Amino acid sequence: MSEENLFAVLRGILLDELATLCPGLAPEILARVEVTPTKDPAHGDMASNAAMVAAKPAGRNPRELAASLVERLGAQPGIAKAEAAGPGFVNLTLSPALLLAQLPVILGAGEAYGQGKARDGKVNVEYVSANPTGPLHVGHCRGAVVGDALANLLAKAGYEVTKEYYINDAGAQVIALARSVYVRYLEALKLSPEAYIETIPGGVQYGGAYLIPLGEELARSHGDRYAETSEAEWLDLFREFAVAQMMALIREDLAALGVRHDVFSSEHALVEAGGVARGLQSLRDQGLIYHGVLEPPKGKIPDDWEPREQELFRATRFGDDVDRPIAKSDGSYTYFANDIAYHADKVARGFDTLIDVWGADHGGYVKRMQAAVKALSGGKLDVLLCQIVKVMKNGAPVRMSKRAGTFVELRDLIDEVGPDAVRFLMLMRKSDAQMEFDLAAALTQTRENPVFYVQYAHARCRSVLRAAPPVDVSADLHSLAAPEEQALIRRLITWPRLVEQAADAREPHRIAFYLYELAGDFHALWNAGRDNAALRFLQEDKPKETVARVALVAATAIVLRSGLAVLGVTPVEEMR
RNA sequence: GGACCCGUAGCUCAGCUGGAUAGAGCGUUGCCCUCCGAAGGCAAAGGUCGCGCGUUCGAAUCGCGCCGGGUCCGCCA
Repeated sequence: MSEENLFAVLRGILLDELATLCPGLAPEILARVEVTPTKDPAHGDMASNAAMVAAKPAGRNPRELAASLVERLGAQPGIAKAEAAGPGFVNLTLSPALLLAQLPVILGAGEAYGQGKARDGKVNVEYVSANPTGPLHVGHCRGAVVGDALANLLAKAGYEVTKEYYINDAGAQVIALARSVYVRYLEALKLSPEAYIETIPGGVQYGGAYLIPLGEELARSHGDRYAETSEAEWLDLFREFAVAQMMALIREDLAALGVRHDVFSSEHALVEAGGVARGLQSLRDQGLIYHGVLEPPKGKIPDDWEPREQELFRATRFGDDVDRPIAKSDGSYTYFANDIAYHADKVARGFDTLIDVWGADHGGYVKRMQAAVKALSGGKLDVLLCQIVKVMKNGAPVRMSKRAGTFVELRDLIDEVGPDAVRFLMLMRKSDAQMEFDLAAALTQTRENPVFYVQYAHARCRSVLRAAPPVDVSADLHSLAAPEEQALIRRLITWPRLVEQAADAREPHRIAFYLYELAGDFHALWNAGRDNAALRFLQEDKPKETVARVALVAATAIVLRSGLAVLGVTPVEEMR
């Protein structure tokens, strides 16, 4: 694959010149040299900080070094103009030919444009991982979308990515689920569940109607065989059945959102296979597990606090604030112990980069898990915390009350605004910032709705292309000189760089913002054609200009599709 | 009491890992369109980047201390 990232190309050229001017610069210094798009067209197409970064170590004045670089760069074939500016920036204006030559590159690559070269390392992105105790609710939505888009983004950037869902099917909650299903089973048999409910510690935990069909199904297949028996007789059966049914339900919800995981890992299976002891062994071998008593939390002390000896993981050695318990007082493992084992399992499966997408309520859990992964493999765990989403309607918060029946389930949200809007709008915010999701705004068909705006841009491209002569990759493009056309081309060529940067930063929201800006550039060109008929794409009497513009429109459609694919949003052919 | 996240225009939010005059949408104001490429278009006003020190050629961005909002804090997962 030829280098699609023009910024990387120019950076290479610049580094060569810099090496000639200042031999022997340390790699750390060179690594800090950037070539970035300019904000102000007066600064040319690209700008570099090279002179400012290298000046000090090279013992030179930044402005003077910039001037030397400019002198050499100005002679390069693809560079029309090089200028030193400000405190020592090197501003580059590319030759029109080099800029235009990127359009055939885009057309040739198609949607693969921006695809990074294969990178070393297998990445595992774990997201959603909701307890299998009921349908997904809106609280799960953001993590689902962010995780899915991040995984797509990393794949686009060249990583080998696995999308994974961790099924928490081993703890007290799925036992509570089984008991709740048993109540529905008794009801299905027309038996009174009251006496049984009395015996459930904490009562019926999951009272939702979605468990009724499960009770009916069990009554159908097993009759009253378990009606009078002890819990030990039916608990495993009911639990397994319920978990399987709930996972089917969850998968349907995910499918409605366009989310598809490659791997579903069961905590229960891991525990059954003795994975926990195995996972902890490496920590034991390193002497990182010991029996000890934790200090009480400073300040507010829980009412029932008393010093207690526990089996602890030495998390403090890896940056955590306190050591963390891996066993409860009854000797059974904590959730943390299971999670250590699960992450050890991911490491054992050959993943060298682990990424977890969690809700903000798990923020306090990040350090200990990162500490565990560091201890297990020396590798790094990245955690994306997704902050709360407030659902709004016309400026007022939508009450999420189960009793009122409003917007509890993810399905409600998807049914109201559609999967494309849900996905795109969830990605219009940094994941670690709280956000408001406005249902009314999600449905408007104006610029204020980014989904609409971007899809509309694509639809407009397609509508032009349907009426246009076939795209010609070798078209003469010199007529593409209007400011709006140039701005669009400049935006298009930043796509490969953006993919790389967004992936490195683990920030899929940057893709959404880029698409919004790209759509803005395209709409601006479209609008310019309204005032000035000479700028319209299809010119009956000017075949040469028409062919050039068709190439530009086709390239725009390609990049829009390429970006929408990362977000998992449909590139519609026309607006309806 | 402590940990983590956030604080940028009236509102909702970006700001490319420290760069040049801090941006977008909505809202506001003004003009244009109503013979169609208008589910509009152009333009303007609007900011002590929560506050204060510090690091440096240079800080919205990094460090420390406050203030405000959120999440969480040993046998829940």
